[in-house]
Amino acid sequence: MLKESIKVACSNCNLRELCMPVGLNEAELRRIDELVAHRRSIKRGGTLFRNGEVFTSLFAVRTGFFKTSLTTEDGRDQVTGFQMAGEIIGLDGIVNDQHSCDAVALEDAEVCVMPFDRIEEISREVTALQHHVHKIMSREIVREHGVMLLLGSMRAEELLAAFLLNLVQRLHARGFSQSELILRMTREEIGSYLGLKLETVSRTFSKFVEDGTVEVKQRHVRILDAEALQRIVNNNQCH
Amino acid sequence: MLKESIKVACSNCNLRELCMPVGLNEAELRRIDELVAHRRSIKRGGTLFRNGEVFTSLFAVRTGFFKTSLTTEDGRDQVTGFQMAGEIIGLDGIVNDQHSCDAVALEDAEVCVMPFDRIEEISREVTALQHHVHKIMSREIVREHGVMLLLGSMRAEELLAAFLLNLVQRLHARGFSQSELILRMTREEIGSYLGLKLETVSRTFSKFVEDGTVEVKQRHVRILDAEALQRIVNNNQCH
DNA sequence: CGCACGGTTGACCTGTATCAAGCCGGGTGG
DNA sequence: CCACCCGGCTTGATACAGGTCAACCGTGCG
Repeated sequence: MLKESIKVACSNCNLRELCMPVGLNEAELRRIDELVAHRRSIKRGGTLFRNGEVFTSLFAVRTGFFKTSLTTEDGRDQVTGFQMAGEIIGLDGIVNDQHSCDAVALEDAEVCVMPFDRIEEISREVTALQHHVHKIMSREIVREHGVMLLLGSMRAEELLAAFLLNLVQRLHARGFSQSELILRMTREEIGSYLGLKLETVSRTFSKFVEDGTVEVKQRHVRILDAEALQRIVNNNQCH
Repeated sequence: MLKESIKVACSNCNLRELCMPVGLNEAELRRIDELVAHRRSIKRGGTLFRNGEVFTSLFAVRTGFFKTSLTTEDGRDQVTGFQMAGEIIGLDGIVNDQHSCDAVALEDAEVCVMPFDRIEEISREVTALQHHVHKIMSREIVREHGVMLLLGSMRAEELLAAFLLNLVQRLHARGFSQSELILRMTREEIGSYLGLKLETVSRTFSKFVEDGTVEVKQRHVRILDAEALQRIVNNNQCH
């Protein structure tokens, strides 16, 4: 089977500094290499896991782009996050041993599968890993605080500006352009994430284009004036 | 000093089942007792920590009631959560070794101070504690997912109904009434948490009173028809 | 080629913010 | 003990952002 034949080794993975702790010695690196059970490919539109499925592993995105979303019985839907290379998915599953959201690939993707009991086992021995796991979870908590701040206090323009800046900043950290990006998600998914309707997202994009702040052609976005976006986020002129 | 004289022992704390793992043996319990360095009292209105302060410890609420909130440079303010007895505060500080929000006591309170390096140390030895820490962090992540769902997709009535039901459910788990509660926070703080203005919170309370769903006298709230509240949350009649 | 899905744009409506006035209850000082 | 004050709360009038509904467009895939 293909899966088995792939040599999985965090120690020489080019995403190492994104998902792994730094400053490990040789022995610790070898222990870390045991973390990843195998890799898994998910086609565009495919699901990595669904709400309610039993939780066994965390996933590190190697390539591709995911969204996580929550659906209530009554059909309400909320995108809770978008994940790109080097980011960890599945932390929500730990508390009840089952996933509490859906993770869907927005483009063809590959993830490293890291059985959580193995993570716990190795992090008992490798302090740096233990601390790293705690930091990753804490980071997710802080990120969500930030989203709550957005959702609770910002208006459409501010939301979309903050969203674009965040995306481009994360892409930049991965070696992509600071000013150009391709949206992997629909307007509706952006809207769901930001608490807006897709029409409002579309209109707000159009407004930005009018103002000369960005160029938008379909899902291709070029940021012409990042500072203007930053000003929109900070300004809350409406008090 | 009074602090020193208090015998701090998780093993016979009446909140144990709320903040500690269950099923520990004698030796593990003794290790766990080393977790809490001391207790700390905070007067109503006092701060447990502030954004930017160095992070060293997690705090378990023993008595009293806290809010955590985030303030941006431009004066925007968002309450990110309310914490009551048995709940853990400070998880946001792990990632950058400094707190990233403010924690303020809404009534006179007492917390157990748990140095985080000690938590990490002991959880390397006591598997149950390690797992418990992971669960607590995961629970916080899931809770915030839920808040994002609220903020992103609900309207005032739904938000307030969900808020009241959540509060009363948590209070009930602590042995308080299922139908009566005293709000420890102002309308403005509720509004900030829910992404509403205080006037809207007030109006929505009034509407619930008109409908005979709740009784409100100042901060004293009696829930007359919990099912009606539940229906409001589920119904999203507005599509 | 044509269909379907995602996106844009317009007209209109509604929920919530905003601004403003006044009320209530608890604490303080005369 | 009462008068006053102040913070928190309620209520009303009005404005406006964003939701809703609907028509249409463009592009990429079968």
